[in-house]
Amino acid sequence: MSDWEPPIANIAVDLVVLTVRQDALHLLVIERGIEPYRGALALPGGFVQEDEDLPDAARRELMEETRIPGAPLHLEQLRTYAEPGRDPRGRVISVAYLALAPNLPTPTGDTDAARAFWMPVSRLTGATGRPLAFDHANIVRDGIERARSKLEYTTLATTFCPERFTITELRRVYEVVWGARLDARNFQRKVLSTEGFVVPTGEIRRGEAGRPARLYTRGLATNLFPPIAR
Amino acid sequence: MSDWEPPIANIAVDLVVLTVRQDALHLLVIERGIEPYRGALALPGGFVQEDEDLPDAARRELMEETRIPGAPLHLEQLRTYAEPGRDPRGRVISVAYLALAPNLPTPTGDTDAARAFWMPVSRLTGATGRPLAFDHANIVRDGIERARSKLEYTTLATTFCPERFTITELRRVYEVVWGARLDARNFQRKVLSTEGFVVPTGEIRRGEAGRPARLYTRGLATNLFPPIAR
DNA sequence: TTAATAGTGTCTATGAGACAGTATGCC
DNA sequence: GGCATACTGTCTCATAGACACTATTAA
Repeated sequence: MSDWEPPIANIAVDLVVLTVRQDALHLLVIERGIEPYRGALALPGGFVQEDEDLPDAARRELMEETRIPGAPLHLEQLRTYAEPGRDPRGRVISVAYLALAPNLPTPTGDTDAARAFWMPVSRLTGATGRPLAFDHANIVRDGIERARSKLEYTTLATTFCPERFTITELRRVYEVVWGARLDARNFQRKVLSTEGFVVPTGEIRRGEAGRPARLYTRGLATNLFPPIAR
Repeated sequence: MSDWEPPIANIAVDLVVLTVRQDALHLLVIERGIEPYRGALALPGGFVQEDEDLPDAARRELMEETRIPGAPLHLEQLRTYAEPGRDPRGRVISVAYLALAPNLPTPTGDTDAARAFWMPVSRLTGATGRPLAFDHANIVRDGIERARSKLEYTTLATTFCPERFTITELRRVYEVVWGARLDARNFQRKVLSTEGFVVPTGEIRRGEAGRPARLYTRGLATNLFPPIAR
């Protein structure tokens, strides 16, 4: 390691916040109110403050820009994006975080800098979608891919669910995130035979059409072995 | 994203370079020749230069500090470490990279700043090991864990092997990295039945005791499905 | 001939995937 | 009763894991 030199870059955090609502995978985006990319869609995020740790900065930016009560259930570091030229203002190194949350209310964050809302990812990846600012499209792609693969071998799917959920709701999470159909019977067997994936509450959800469903909570297990095939 | 502010931190890259030699997993370390942590062991790395991309910085530092001819076969971003206080000189954000290499010659890098050499990881993790500078012990732990899990579901083990290798050599890589015995017969069957993992060269290695072994090269496959259980 | 390593074959238990039927609510 | 959804059960095929034998060299 060479001698001490003056800092060359700003440090930012950007968040890929995913949720499942209305049977579709949604991403939390902001509409930028300032230059550069004014009016474009972007990920929530911002510069890290002095003596501020990165997860703290991520949570702070999320609160400031979205005003969503209650932190997301899962927050993990995704990757760092540092290509020179990725920000027209100068060199910015962005540490991206991936957050998974249950179906939260529509954010009310509406500062002068940004307006936040949920956007179906299908309207971002397709050709008809609005482009994202900076290199955020790459970050989103990486975040979604991380989420998809983590559903295979971890119990993270439950973080998309409310406190109490049915097996069918859990399966819908998989189907929506993966964009594929799963056999309800095999899925049921797999989930219930995996120790610590879900815990029965004894409660029953009634009121909807069809046979009432048992309600479960998240179990203590974090890893799935064997994994669930995509 | 808020308004532009002055940079608050330096950007560094640090490398976890792993190899298998003498039937043991080895880490490339440097002995620091300058303060702080002068005389302590540390990971190769250094500050990122203006307009320099991170992978380029990683390769440059590796060359400068180790003078090992030929780049490592695999280089991937590991994680970013940014906790305030991790460097006594001031705030430094370090983007760690994981590199896997075949059994390379002992590095000749011996600048005034650092002296580089291979160290068995068993002498770093145990209680008898020399401590590493900064938070590099955490980085090494994360790097080794990444390597271990990637052997399960990717063909990365071949990057620890020379250009031509035997199935037994490949199995040794798994055994050394995982610290566990594998059944030679089941391993053979698994590797050869996975399309594109290894490609037979038709050559035979003779001269050693026992029946001569067939030589293989890396195949085109990158992922293993189903994975190899640890 | 013996030692040492390379490679092949067989059996079994487990689990994924495909599929049919039963249970229990609301209308 | 009819419909919709929840849940249980069965069969088959693939494969991981355990284990024994044969093949081919050097000393």
